[in-house]
Amino acid sequence: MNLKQLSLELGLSQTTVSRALNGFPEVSEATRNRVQLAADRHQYSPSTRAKGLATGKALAIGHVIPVSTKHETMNPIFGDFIAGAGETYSRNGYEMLLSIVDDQSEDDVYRALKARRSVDGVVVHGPRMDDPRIALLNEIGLPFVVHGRASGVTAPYSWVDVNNRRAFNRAADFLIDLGHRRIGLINGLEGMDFAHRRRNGYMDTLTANGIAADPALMRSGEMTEEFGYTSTRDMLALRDRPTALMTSSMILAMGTRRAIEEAGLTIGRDVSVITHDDELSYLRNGGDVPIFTATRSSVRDAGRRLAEMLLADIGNPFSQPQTELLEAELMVGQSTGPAPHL
Amino acid sequence: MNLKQLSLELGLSQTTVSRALNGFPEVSEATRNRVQLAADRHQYSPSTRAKGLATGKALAIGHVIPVSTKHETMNPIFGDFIAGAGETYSRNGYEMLLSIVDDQSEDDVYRALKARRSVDGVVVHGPRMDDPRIALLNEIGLPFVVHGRASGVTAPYSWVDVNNRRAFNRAADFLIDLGHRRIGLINGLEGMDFAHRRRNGYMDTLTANGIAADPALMRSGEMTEEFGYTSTRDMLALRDRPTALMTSSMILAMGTRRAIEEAGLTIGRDVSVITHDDELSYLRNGGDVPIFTATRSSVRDAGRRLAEMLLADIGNPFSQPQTELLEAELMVGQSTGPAPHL
DNA sequence: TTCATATACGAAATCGTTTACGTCACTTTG
DNA sequence: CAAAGTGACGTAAACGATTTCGTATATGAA
Repeated sequence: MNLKQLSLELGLSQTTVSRALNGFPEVSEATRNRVQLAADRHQYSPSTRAKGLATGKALAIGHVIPVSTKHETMNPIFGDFIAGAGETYSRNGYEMLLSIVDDQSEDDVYRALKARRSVDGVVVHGPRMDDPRIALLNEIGLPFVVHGRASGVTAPYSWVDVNNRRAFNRAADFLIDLGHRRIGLINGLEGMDFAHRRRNGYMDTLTANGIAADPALMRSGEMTEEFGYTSTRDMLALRDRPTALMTSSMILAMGTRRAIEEAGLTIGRDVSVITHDDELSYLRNGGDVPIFTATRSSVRDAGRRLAEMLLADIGNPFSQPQTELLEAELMVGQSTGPAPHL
Repeated sequence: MNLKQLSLELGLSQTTVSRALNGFPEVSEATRNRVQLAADRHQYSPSTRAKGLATGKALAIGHVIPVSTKHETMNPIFGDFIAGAGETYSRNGYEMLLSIVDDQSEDDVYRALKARRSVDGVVVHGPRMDDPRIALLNEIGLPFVVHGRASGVTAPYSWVDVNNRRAFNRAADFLIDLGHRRIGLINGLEGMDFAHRRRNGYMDTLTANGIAADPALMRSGEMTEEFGYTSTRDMLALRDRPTALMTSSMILAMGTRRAIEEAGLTIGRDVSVITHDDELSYLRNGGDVPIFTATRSSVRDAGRRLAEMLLADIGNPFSQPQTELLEAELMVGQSTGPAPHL
């Protein structure tokens, strides 16, 4: 069923039917009802393609997901993030377009999305320091919001981010208050902006408390369970081993736990662990009392907010870049305790 | 840059330019080159919306992801699956449309996708037993392939699935060969088709070996780390506790490990564990020697194959339903050993 | 020379919407 | 009572591609 057939059946012009369905004022309430009923009966909904052509809007948002060619690693937070964003989109009649792309040819994908006019805007995932994508998107004039920030980029742009620095400040402070002085950090890949900020938060707090940061206690890599495991194992093998560890994700933390237990140590007593927790739906951090003490911030919620920001931005093309900084909550769980006397 | 502008600049008709770019024979090689060059220079690519309107194809595939309203749980395999499918799509010039939808209003989403003609086909995720979506999609005439199968549905349909039954047969056999008689199963949600098949595989092998299945050793629920933990903890508290456990995912297995270690037992010695492993990129099951003994099958690969099947199906509308059954490999790791003498 | 046949290109219709202008019959107003 | 305004609807031109017919020129055969 298309507009022409529907209007023919109703004995009205396509114009009137279109206006009736889109809520224009120059149509009487009587005919509007008649049209609405007929549309429902035939399950009519306008072709997105035709509508897009006519209006010049795509009614779609693109998500470009970079997959590292080397490691073929897909960011595990991605699913929950788009679950949040997707809610907002469908509530506003937008569709979500996904492009999986190896990090080599990202530029081309953004250009293609623009040239083919298939989206009204994009969200940038996994920003790195000095990320070139921001300049690119500004250049080609495609509205966007970044999930995270890109240190080093001076041009203004819209973003939604967690206050990673403060989160790791607090976590480190919490450990130091418990008497820990040897605190390790197991972080995401060097170059990822969030990892950079978290390290800064960690290091600032250490130095502010007169603790020298030890390179042997700082690791960064792909955030897999195994990386958490090997990093922890290696650190625990040091003669001056850490009494506490901070990790950048629950998955890393699980690897950390494995290594700790394998070493015959007890988590929360011999070694304390604080992790960042994105509240992934399949990795809930326990019930009443969290398993891990954690800096918690829902990535799904971030997706929701980011989508709202982007849609607002598209609606008002003269809008200025918006930003939103989400605070992480420090949840005290069973994985932390006073520093042991070694 | 659009077709009109490009043809104006070249002093050719839109027809000729379009034909040149789409490889039609009735255009001389000389002008084809000229057109191609100009198109590259201006980074022209046809508007997907206009192209779609003109050709009647959407050049897009829809993925409808159900998110349970109760638990807000997003299936963690999803990210890797679409990474695989996405590769195939972009290689063939297709786009991927994502709809996140609560399991209440799934029907409406499929109908809307059809009515708005925004996709040429869809993939069905997370099939349940007697899944009504298959009948629905057949009824509204939207090409589709199911990731998994739906026991109880008699109508033919296309699918790609892992041989879940055989995988769990083998796993159970392996444990029985090691002398285990008390074998627990921690499975996905009752009603999910894969869970049903895995349970069948498990139970058949038990009975074939003269072991009575014990309801106290069979759990099913959302496949979170916590569910793995609580299930294991409860089973280990039984006076006649299991000496081996089979779990349906790596995440469950991590919860299982936590419970085992918390109980002061050693995995692979006191309690053996076999898990199914979807080869998620952020949950690699160790290096040379897997951490967990596992039935392994790459969900990313499944995505790739399913996408190819769907595109082939769309290309040839008279094709018969295709099916592909992937075999899981049994990888022996460190989490299994001979049954202890209790 | 004439007629058929390629070869290379163009004019215009088409896909399904939206939307800038009309238009026509009734009020309302001075 | 004529002019102006308003309410409700229609005509037709976009939007940017593809595709169905043509058409003009060159080539070859009869």
